[in-house]
Amino acid sequence: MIGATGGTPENETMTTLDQGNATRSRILAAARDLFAERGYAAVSLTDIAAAVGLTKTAVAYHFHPKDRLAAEIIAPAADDLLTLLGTEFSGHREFLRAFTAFAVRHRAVIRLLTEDIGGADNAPPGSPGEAIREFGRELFTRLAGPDPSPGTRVRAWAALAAVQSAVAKTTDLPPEVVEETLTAAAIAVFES
Amino acid sequence: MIGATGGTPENETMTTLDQGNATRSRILAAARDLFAERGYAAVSLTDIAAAVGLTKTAVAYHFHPKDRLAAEIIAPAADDLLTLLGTEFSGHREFLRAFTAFAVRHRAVIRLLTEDIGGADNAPPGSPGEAIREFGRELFTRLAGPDPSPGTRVRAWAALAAVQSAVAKTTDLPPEVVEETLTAAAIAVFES
DNA sequence: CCTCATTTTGTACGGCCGTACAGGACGGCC
DNA sequence: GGCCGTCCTGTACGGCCGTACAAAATGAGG
Repeated sequence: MIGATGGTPENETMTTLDQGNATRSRILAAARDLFAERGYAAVSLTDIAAAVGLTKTAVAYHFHPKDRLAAEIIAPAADDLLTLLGTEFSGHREFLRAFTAFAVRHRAVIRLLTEDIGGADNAPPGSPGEAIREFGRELFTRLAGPDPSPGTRVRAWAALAAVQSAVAKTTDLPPEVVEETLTAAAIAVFES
Repeated sequence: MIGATGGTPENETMTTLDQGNATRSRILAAARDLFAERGYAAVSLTDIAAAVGLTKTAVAYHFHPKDRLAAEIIAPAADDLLTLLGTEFSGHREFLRAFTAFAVRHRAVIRLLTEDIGGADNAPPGSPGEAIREFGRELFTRLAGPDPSPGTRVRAWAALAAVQSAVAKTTDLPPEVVEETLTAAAIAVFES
């Protein structure tokens, strides 16, 4: 291309093993945005590469299997979600409060977690990512309980979808406003 | 394959121009289910063909461009949605009532309409399908109005997503129950 | 019976995907 | 200065997609 430069030009004190690579972060950020916008499967390495001004092989160099990209983007949110699922709550209000807080905190990647993905398996066994499958279903069971009535089923799906989708569509608003509004909305749905 | 048979074996009185072809309907039904489950782009002609016991070329014969499949599946729902968007309502309650009724009526294909698709353009000009783009955005504007406040934005997205998603996840429940429950839920969200 | 339209198959093509591999540019370090 | 690791490029491969085309199977109607 034009200005192909090797090494680590940005930071003079970067050691050899430095993982804080700048382009790595840029790739991650671009990929995160593209995934959130179009979904995981609809974004190719070429798309990501074009967004950061590289070739697709350069992107592949940093994230050897493509799954790594998704895994690395999702990791912190997935950890958070796992702890959420492992916590006991006194009632559905507390659960919805916690879920909304989680959703707002990770609103940039929540779509990947709950829908989408569905094809990024084989994460390095041991790291989080193995259990990332049908997270939506688990959240539903957690909220609706076992053997829910038809009405409860509908309301549970509605509450979860409301939070999840609204959070993704309002990333430009301050998190506090979204969290407060959505917590009330989710509770209102489930108790309607 | 095994029992490859030509002609129209099912109905003895089918004329040559009969469009009520049985395999055509089977393909449509299978495609509708697969699309609803995995999304439009994630389903290949081979998948659909396997679901009905044919080869992909046989499917391609009936729906020359692949877009035709999506277009034909979506058409009635799209018409309904267009009339909904063209109707005046006395308030947000009436609008949400109408939207919920619409969503329940077409719950098998609603996912394709509001999300997904995004790539099936070039429908034969004149037929519905040209304007099928960003339908979700239009619904939002209709509910939230122009220049909505942050809170209204959040609640509008939440209400729409609640209806849309809950409807898709409860296709096994009787429509009346879903519609009644969801109408109340959607109004509760927007007024919370 | 023979012909014809319809349906299905098999094969083949170009395009894009993710990946593998070899080579080149650059800076750090001895 | 020479080596080495890191970063990026170019090229190439196999795989799956949607599509095009020729040919075979089948039933309807003269």
